[in-house]
Amino acid sequence: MTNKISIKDIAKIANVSIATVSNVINGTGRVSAETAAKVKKVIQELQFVPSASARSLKDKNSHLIAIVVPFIEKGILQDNPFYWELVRGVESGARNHEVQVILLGISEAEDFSFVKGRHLDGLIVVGVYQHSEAFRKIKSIGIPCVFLDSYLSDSSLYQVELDDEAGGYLATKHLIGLGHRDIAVLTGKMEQSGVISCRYQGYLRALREAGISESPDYILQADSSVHGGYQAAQKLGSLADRISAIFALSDVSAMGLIRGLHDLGLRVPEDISVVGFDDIFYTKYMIPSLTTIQQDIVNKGQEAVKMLLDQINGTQSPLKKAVLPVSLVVRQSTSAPKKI
Amino acid sequence: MTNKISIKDIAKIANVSIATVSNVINGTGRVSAETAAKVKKVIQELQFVPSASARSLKDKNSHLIAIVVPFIEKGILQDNPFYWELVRGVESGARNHEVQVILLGISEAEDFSFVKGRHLDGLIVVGVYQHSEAFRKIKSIGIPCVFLDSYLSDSSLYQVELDDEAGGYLATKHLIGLGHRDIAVLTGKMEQSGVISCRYQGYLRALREAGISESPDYILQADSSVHGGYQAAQKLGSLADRISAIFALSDVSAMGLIRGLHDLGLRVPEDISVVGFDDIFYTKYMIPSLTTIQQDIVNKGQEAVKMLLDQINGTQSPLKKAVLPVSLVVRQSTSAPKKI
DNA sequence: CTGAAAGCGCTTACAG
DNA sequence: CTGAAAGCGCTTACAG
Repeated sequence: MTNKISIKDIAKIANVSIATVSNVINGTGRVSAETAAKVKKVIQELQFVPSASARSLKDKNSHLIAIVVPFIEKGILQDNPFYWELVRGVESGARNHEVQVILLGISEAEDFSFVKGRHLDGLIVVGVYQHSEAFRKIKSIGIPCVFLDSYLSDSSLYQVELDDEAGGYLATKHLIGLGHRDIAVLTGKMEQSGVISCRYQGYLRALREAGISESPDYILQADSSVHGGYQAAQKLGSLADRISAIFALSDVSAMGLIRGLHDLGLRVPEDISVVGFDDIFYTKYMIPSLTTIQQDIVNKGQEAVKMLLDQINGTQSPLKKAVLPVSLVVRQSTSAPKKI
Repeated sequence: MTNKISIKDIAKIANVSIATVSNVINGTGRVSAETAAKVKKVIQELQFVPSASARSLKDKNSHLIAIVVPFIEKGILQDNPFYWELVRGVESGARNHEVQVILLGISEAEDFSFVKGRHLDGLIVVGVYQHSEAFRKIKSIGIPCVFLDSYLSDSSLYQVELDDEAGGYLATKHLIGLGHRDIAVLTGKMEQSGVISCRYQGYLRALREAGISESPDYILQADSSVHGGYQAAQKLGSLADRISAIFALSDVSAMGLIRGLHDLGLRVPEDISVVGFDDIFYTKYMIPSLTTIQQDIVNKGQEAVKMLLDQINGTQSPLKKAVLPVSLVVRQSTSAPKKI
């Protein structure tokens, strides 16, 4: 019913060989303008679209890439809207190059066999860890990859990341500049993620620079999620009296944190200042609006596609690593600490 | 480098024909346990994965579906996290059936040629309108489709939607029950979307039931986005004094609206109550937390995949339309109106 | 139970 | 400039 027509039908109707039809479609070989026009007309009339599977069977490339995103838990992708912005960027980048994007959530058990089976042209991999099983498997597939936010030490890998350290530094310096000295940091699982630990390093650098010594008990650890942020507030306990600011290493956790503080009767920023990280879509409209480190997530996705396609097409530039900039956006969730 | 090995190599090593290898892989035909074991062993050792393109070339099905989402504007998908939740649902539903999901953003200019080219097994289409060009084109492709939130009148189409009317009714009734009588409604573009207009119908029904007559000037129209909601508040003008509650037909617009009201010096819920719709991930943590109409978005995506796969595999049940339930979640953004 | 062969729809040398 | 033919990696009748 759908795609019954093939290159053969076109050839028959246009009175040429299938080779010629193929040449016309691909602009390859030498075809007279006249023949080309004739063939194109027939293609147009029959609304013929070449079979991607037949092509891919010959070419060995599929014009298909996948964006690989880690699962938060059994079979369900993270609910952080950050991923959606990234995916939007990838989609828009790919569509300009006639490449389609498969969305793939993975667990550690993923075997990636379908990547081979489908002859995927390449992979955009979000947030894998150096020592993870997933990373090992992905590398062993041997197809073009771009790693996002992954901080892999192997410099032969293509990577797109953010200047997370600078972001951590800027956020902390902002708080210090306002007069804060007792600044807690709300992190995700540190060991697992280069992103988190780089932001944390930036935090430490700002502290050092200001001559403030770090306190291990100022580290709050929780899931990078709204709920995680909320729980962190609940577990604050007596720490609440000793700190005047919290740097949350992601906006989603800052969002939950602020609500948690609110439920504790603590006002932001009057009692405690909060800085986030990412500048996701809603931060500007929160009450109070969130001071945060801004990154262009959509652009990050687009950049990753570009790098991947350059790699696939062999038009790659020598640089294998793109580090995207961050900036501080000051809003209402931060202010000078109360005088005590 | 990657997938050089084929069924032929397996056949050679296992000392059988390629037909036998194929039969072993697919569990078709009759193969002795012994041969099967031998072949399986070789497949295992060589980590052989059959070529999806070769299969699809024969079968005419690709085990590939697409989720089709409208663009908000030139080449960029909507930033509403609602879509992310939907996509997550679709991904998880598909992965259980060894089907991969392509993400496709479309504009009215989309020609869907790649759907034919790739032999997609089916499409999950989100939010198209009865009279749109996109809908016409999609129908003409002639492949299995499930339409989400589309309110298409053609009853031969498979559709998954929400009981939007009931949601609108519940939300409004809740406000009326609190004592509100002057209830504005914040809508998206009415004519374009069945979803919006059904929610609005529910609003009207609740008003009628309570003997409250509708006022045309209580309709606030804005983009279904955070920014749209914010703008709506800015344009409120003198209306602010005449109403005591606003029913926003989406959470994102409610989120912007509340911020907008805040900037106007209006408190929620003390001065104006606000109800949202969708119950997206953050509503519970907002300050004030948002009273809203809850739907299970992830489940909606899963439901759509299930219906699509049933249709593709011919195991479809007679019902072509699934209407998912809604419920009211009362939180802090609504209260009784002030006595005047 | 097993294999030889045709064919899915393309592309790509290779002749002419 | 154009066409005949091989081959990509599978599946599927059809023999045996």
